This record gives sequence, structure tokens and C-alpha cells, in this order.
Amino acid sequence: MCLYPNHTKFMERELKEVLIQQASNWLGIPMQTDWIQFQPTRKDVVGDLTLMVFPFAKALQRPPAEVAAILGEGLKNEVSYVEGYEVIQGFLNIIFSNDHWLHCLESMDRDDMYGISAPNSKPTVMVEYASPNTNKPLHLGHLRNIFLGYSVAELKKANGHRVVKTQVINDRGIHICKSMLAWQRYAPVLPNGERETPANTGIKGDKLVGKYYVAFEKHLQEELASVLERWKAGDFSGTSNAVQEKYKELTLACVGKDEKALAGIHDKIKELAKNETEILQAAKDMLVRWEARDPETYLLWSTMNGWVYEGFDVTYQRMGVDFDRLYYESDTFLLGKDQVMDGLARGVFFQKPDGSIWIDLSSEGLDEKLVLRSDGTAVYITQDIGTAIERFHNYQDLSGIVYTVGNEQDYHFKVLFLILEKLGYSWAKNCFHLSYGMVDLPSGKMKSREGTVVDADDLMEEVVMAATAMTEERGQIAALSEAERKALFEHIGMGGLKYYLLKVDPKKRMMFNPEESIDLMGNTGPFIQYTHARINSLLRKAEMETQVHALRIESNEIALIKTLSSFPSLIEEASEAYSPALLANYLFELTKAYNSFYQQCPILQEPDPSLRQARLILSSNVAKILGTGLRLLGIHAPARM
RNA sequence: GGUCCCGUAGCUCAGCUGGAUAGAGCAACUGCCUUCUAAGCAGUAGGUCUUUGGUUCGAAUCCAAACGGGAUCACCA
Repeated sequence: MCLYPNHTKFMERELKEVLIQQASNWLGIPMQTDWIQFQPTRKDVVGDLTLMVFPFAKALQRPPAEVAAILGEGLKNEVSYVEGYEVIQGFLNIIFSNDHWLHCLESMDRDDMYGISAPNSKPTVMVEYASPNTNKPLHLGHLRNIFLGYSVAELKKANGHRVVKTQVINDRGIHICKSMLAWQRYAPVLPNGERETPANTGIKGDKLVGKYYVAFEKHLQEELASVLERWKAGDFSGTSNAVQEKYKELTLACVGKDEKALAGIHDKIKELAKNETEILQAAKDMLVRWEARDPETYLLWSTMNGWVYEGFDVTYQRMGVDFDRLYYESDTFLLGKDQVMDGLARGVFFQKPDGSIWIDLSSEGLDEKLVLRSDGTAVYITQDIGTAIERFHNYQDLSGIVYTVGNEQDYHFKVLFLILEKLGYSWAKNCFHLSYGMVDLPSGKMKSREGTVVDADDLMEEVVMAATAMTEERGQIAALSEAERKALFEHIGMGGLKYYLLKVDPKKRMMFNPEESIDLMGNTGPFIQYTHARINSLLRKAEMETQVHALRIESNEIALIKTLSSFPSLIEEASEAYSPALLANYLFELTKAYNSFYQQCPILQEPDPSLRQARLILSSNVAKILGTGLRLLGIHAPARM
């Protein structure tokens, strides 16, 4: 707190103390702290900070304006930097002196890391994000997840936390066996005798594996259709009696049901038939062989996962994100099983006659939840239990984990955290599900089956191409080398995309409009980058002239300084709210305010050296904060564009 | 059906720990480049904050219900 003696929250606290001390003198009665409610003064009236007077007036049974005048007069006499006040209705608008704002500017100018708390001054938190399956490439949904997780990690760091960025890679399970099986069966043999690989086809590893996942699903659907056809015709050859009975039962249940119930029953029938397909059986057999560490299966598995990782690395690199430590589900699912057995012994879980292990959460208003299958294999949550505990073993000073995962898993995390708590881990209450909303397209939901999934690599390529075309047209890039230009196009395109995905409140479902995502104007990343670049150009030309001793500021400057001085508390707020959107909106407001100032006030042309110098320093600090803020969003701030 | 989330301008979103006349951006329309980068600025127009009750000095904000949209309730992940 004391790092920034001029920042907004600090002023509020100081004034609050004065009010509490002086209450009896001024008002004749002691003051209750909850009467004191500050808010920023509206832009269209005079004043820097507003005190709500209604609570005082109510308690004192006196008109608000009268009470406001007493408080205003008192603060003016008592506090050096309170220069005056205005009373409008029940609002006391406090006016700070010019000197106060000048000191604000000077102190932030001395601090290159203005707004950033001392590193490692707060507890260690782990931020998990990305966490993909290894059977298909990353898509638009992952982009929101990854940009969000990265930015939250950076915000936590900026707020003083030690941060460990991590992900858990879902490298194990039926989904990857499907790709493996399809590759084994359908990958063509090339003229040189090799099977298709990323190396001999030039296809990116994750894309190649994804291709076979799709192939698997296609063959599965075909076989499913023929099974259903056979059953419909009364042919149950090769089908067990139990399944046959179940099918007949479900078919009979269809009679007299409404449309919705009917759809549910049809889904169950499909599920039943799917399990009867040869190809799915083969994939399941492969999973069993994998768990038994069959050498051939294991080799194929590690080879194909290796392809995927190489592909992901390329994607992560372009995204500009990184991880401090990786966890693989293939390592942690066994730990999870151990934890479940341990919990069973301690009575946290219970076993059903078929051998499956459950937890009863009905006393918490939830259901019974499976934690280990009857065949002893792990489910999704088993692995999560193991991973969480492992992480606290690996990092002794870890205080909590942030899980960046979509809100479709709200229930899952509610259950997970409850289980961890019941297992007796006190840190469970410090685990937080950073639950973000789905990304919709103008055409509706993304659906892999309908081929409407937006591929992450393709999208990044498109936004950079669009940025390239527009920057070549209007950018001031004559002085840049070819390499610098390329980097600039990349920064603008990616900056636009990241800003577009981060500016919306993470909790909310959002609409992704491809055309808007490459816009340069209005509330966009490039708009902010542009202002940063323009200030840099200004500073290059000014070459920071000889130091003038007395700076001079006017009301034009004060409005901006006010915005700048709220940056530290904004970072804190955004960090605590896990919300890069708060920062994005702040940067947008600051940019608009500066552009307006820039248009209205001459800077280099200002004849008064004291004022010119103040405006340069002000501009330089706006650029500094835009740069810091953009960095926390994972966006580069070009020096020229 | 149970549980959870959402509903603000034509569109996309801020504002939500109750406070002044509900704000931006896009799209539309009007101006401003012989002057510090016009990816900019200034302005016009656009609203029953889904609806109905309640809480109180005061409600977009809190509570309840209705309507509309979404998610989830797997020996999937």
C-alpha cells in the first residue's frame, strides 16, 4: 500500500481516517465507518473524489447539503491537499490541489514499474490453463482459455504473487486410442514403404493425429448406422442377450413419449449400439493393452503424442505463452488411484458391490459421484485428485491453484474441491475454478460434428494476414527492416485477437465475430497499440529536452493524471477478480482520454517550456502504462506502427 | 424434471459490494489532415436496463416469481 502514496485507494483511506477522528468535533456524534462511502467524481462535475452524504444525513436527521458543507469545510481545513469542495444534492465533491496531482505525476514518473507490486511478496499460486486433449488440434475455445489463463497468471505476478504456470495434458484415455487405431488401420503406406508421419507428409503433428481422430469417428458412425439397421430388422447376431433385452426395453419405452424424451431414448439406444461396434471395441481393447503397458501399443502412443506435442509447441509459441511445469495425466492417474484407495480406507469413500468406488455428497446438496470404475480404472476426476495433491507435494509453499476451465465443468470442480476438502486438505479452500463462458460464432455454437470448429492456427494466420494488409497500406513502416515489419504485423494481428478475446468479462459467454476480430478501429488492441506507438514517436522527436525545474499542469492534464494514478489499484482489483477484462477496459478508457488530450493540446509545439515538459512527461507515463498493461494481457506494444 | 449461469441501444459489450441525467465500440449521419502518426478527434441519432411484484431516502444493480436463452445432472473428458 505505502508503495504508492498517491494512488486513489490510499487517498480514500487517509481521508477516511481524518473523518473518523474528527467526527465528534464536526458533527457532535461518533461516526460509523460504514457511513463513509467514496466514489470517483462524475466527469461532468467539478471535483476529484466524491463522498456520499446520505448516510450521515440520515443518522443526524439533518439535510444532506448542510452536512456536506460541514464535512467539506472540515476536510478543507484539515487536509493539506484538499483545496476545496462542492456540494450537489447529497454529494460532497472534494477538490484536490494542482500540487497534489503534480506530485502524483512526478512520483509515477520516477517508477519504471509503476503499478507492479514487489515480486514474490505474496503467496505462491499455481495457474493451470490450456490443458488440451492430445487427439486433436487446438481451436478457438482453447484460445480464450489460453489467453485468459496466461493473462491472469501475469496479473497475479504483477500483484506480487509468485506464480507457477502449468497445464495438465490429457494424454491418456480412449480418445487418443481412437486416433492410434485409425492411424494403424487407415494411414496409407507411402511409396518408400513408410506410413504417414508429420516428417514425411509435412503435416503439423497435431493436425495429422486429429485427421485420424476424425477418420475414426467417421468409421464409427458408419458402423453404428449398420448396427442400428440390423437391430431394426430384428437381426441380433453376435449381440448379447442383455443388450438385446435392453434394446427392446428402450424401444418399447418410446411409445407415447414427447419429442424431448424420445430424443433422450434414441441417444441411449445409440450409446448401446456404439458399444457393439467392432471399431469401438478395438479402441477399448487398445486402452486395456495400454494400461497393461503392452510395448507395441505404448510405442505407438508415445510416438503419436510426440507428434502432437511438436504441433502444440508451434501453436503455443505463436500465441506467446509458456508453462513452468507440465503434468501428464498418464503420470498422475495412478497417483489419483492411490489417493482413492487411501480415502476408501479412511472412510471418505465407499465401495459398491460391483467394486466401483464412490463418494456421497448428498449432504452437500449434490449426488453420489463415481471416483473409480468397477474395473479399477480411473475416471477424469480420479486424475484431478491425484494431480492436485501431487502439485502441493511439488511446491511446498503453494497456497492455491487456479483452474482455467470452461463453465461447462462448474459441477465437476464443485465436486473436486469438496472431495479434496473431505480428504482433509486445508488448501482445498484456496482452489479456484476460473470458469469462463463458451465462445459462440455468428452461425451459432461451434460443433465439431458440423465442421464449424475454428482452428487456432488458421485463425492466428488469418488475423496476422489481415493485419499485414492493413499495416502495409497505412502504417509508417518505411524505417523498418523486413524482419521488423514481419514482427510488427504479427504483434498487431495477435494483439487484436488477444484483446478481442480478453475484453469481455471471462465469466460471460461471448460472441466471436471474425470480421470484428480484425478491426483496427474503436475498442480494439491495435487502437491501443497505435496510441502507444504515436506517443513513442513524439518522445523520439522531443529527445527529452533539458530539465525544466517547475512543471506546470492545467485541468487537461489533471484528468489524465487521475486516470493514471488509479492504475495500481486497478491491477490489484483485476488480479483479485481474475479479470483481464477490467484491465482491457481500463486501457481503452485511458487511450481514449489520451487521444482526446493529444488532439486538443499541443505538446511539442507548446511554447511554455514548463507546460511542454509536463505534457511530455505525462505522455511518456501514458505510454509506460499502456505498455505495462498490454504486456499483462500478453500483447506487444510496438514503438512505431 | 433438479441444480447453476445469463437477459442493458439495430449488433457486440461496459456499468452490478445499491447513489447524480444508464455508457462505450461497431453500423448510420455531419464536420476536422499545407500543423506532434486521421489505426485519430469533435458532434448527431439510437433505451419501457425482458416482465411483474418486493426491500428503501434512492434499484440496471439486492430479493421473489414469470417469460426467454444456455450449461450440467455418464463406470465421457
